[in-house]
Amino acid sequence: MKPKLTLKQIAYELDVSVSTVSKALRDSPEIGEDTRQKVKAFAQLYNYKPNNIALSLKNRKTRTIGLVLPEIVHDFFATVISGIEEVANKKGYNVIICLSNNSFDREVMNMEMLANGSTDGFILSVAKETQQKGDYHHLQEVINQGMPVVLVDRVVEEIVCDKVIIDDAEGAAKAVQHLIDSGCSNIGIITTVDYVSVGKLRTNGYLDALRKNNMVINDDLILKIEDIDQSQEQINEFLKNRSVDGVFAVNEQFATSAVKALSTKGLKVPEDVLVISFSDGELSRRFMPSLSTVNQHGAEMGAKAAELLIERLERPVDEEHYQTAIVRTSLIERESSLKTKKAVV
Amino acid sequence: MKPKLTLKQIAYELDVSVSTVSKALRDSPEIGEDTRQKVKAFAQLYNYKPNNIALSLKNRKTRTIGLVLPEIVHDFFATVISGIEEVANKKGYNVIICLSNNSFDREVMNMEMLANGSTDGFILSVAKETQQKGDYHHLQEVINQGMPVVLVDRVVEEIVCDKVIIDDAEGAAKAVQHLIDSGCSNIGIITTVDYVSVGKLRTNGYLDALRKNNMVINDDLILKIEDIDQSQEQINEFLKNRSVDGVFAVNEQFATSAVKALSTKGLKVPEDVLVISFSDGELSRRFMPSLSTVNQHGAEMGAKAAELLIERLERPVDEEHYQTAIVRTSLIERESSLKTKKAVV
DNA sequence: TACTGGTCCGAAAACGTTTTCGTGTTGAAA
DNA sequence: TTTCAACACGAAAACGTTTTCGGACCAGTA
Repeated sequence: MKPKLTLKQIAYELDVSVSTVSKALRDSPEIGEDTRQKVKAFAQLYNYKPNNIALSLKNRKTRTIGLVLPEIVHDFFATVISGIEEVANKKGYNVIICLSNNSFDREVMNMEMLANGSTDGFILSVAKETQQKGDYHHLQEVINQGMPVVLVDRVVEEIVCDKVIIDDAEGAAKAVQHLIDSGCSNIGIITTVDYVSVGKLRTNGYLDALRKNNMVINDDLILKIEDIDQSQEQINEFLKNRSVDGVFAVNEQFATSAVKALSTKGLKVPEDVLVISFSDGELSRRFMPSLSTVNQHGAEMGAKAAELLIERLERPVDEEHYQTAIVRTSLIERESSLKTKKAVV
Repeated sequence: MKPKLTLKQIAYELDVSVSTVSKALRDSPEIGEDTRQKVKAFAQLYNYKPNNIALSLKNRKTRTIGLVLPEIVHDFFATVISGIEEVANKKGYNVIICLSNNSFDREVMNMEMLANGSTDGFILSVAKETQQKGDYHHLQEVINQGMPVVLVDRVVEEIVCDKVIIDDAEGAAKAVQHLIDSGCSNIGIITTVDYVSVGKLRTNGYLDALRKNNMVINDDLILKIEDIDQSQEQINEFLKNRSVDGVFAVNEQFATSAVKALSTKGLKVPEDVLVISFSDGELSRRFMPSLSTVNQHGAEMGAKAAELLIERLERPVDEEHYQTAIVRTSLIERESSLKTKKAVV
């Protein structure tokens, strides 16, 4: 219950001035050898640690990163956090996390809260609702105040700042190409509505792959889902009436729902239909059949974002030159897209 | 790129003193009506927001909660965070998250980092390595400094403070009872080594249920896993040589591995063997068969923890009376434990 | 006129640091 | 003996707030 030790307290105990204590602890040559020893010994003994808040006020730097995410119960964002934490901690930064729950208002609130001195900069993945609204004034505002922002995954073109994305379209194309190479000729896609930037890009990748292979594009094989809570029903309905031999789903949830829907229809994966997913998580790895998927390397993305932000924070004079880092995806082949004897025949 | 507006700046512009500005903004009766209007108008116009750091220094309160977790890529902890965030934000608190990655050293480092003024208190779930070591000096230290701590889920008895736990043993017993009620007579358990507090409790619950039903306890049906990375092999081996009609797994990972092991052995769930899991997450919900499980209500636990902490932070004079909140688990019955016709016969 | 009381505002301290600058003491050189 | 570095330390300002206290001014009263 004892209050924390301060410089003033040390100074009082040792009968020297506060400045002397400060300088002694920081090994200033202004301080004589014996007083330095005395002060350091005392500080060590009572485990003195400078107060972060006071330092922040003095230096106008908090060494804290504000992280605003749409959700967290989602392996992808969880791995992103891990990546950020990893490099932030290594460089002596703390991370304040706020969740927007995909709500525009909460995103704005969180940023305002953190922008008043609590953090030096932001890493953010914009909420779904924000992308829908297309209102990004809160981002521009903190940028105008001189706080660097790094956008991750769900980025927005209108804002100029550092960004970390994956090659969504390319990754999707790779996945679809894999299906094609495995003999699929009738490939459906289960994706999100277009205003979700990554959903749209993945849809584009799907289309690209089909075109590149001179396959017909059938709009009837494209399912765009708005609300994940009703996805299972929609997917059931979608697959019931269509005969596909391959399904590309833009996330794990849709992929598992697809497998389930096919199963109720009496179709097995991968024997009858191949399925490939996007975003590698526990679910893909442990599902039966295990899901082939496009790995987003969330930890790498987080790490890269933290590096970009910290670099910008610590660069002496900022040369307004922003970069967009692209983290390459990789295809992970598992059971759900395994070419079976039947498919080969 | 303009620096943030400060009281001093406003005072200068309006040709009044800093104290006048401060008081005007806080509706002090000391300030005349017209100056108050003037100041408020100016502040509103230029969107003045007080600097959090300065307030923290002045008030010796940061309105931030330090959260230290073993991991985050794990639905349970993710939901805990959601719950904490929810109530913290509602009460005007920020949350700084640090990950220990189940390492003792990182846990200590993180706490030391945050204890130097960055947070008003802690919510923490102790790292596996810490539980193994049994070294809790870092917890006692921050408590001695007057910072309240709330332990969540993985608690430690030696430390007196507020705690939030679930009825691990009871929940496990409920799960096993459910298996028994469904006709299982030969129930295996896949659990963790004993130093993981919750693992031990769940094992106890398993034993309790068996005893209560006058069933023999067969040590050969108890598998204790140390390292999750080798769990699949161990579970395969375990189930290969034993004939069980029910399996209780203390987490989702073990449960899915069990289903897989049984499957390779030619046994189907739930037709041949019933399986029940612990800790409800995306995996349990989406697995095929969907997994019956004991719901830990992570969000509730997080919310309760945040409430306990904030209450203690804001109570004027603290009456050293700590409580342990128990969040009741609930059994969720899904396909993996569905009594089938076969089992009924 | 002299006092009282109220209204409205500013000076200053405080939170815990760091850093600039000034100053007193010493010892040696002149 | 005087002068002057060099040395060792302290005072004070600053970061952005809030709050206590004191004081100026004015109107009203005796």
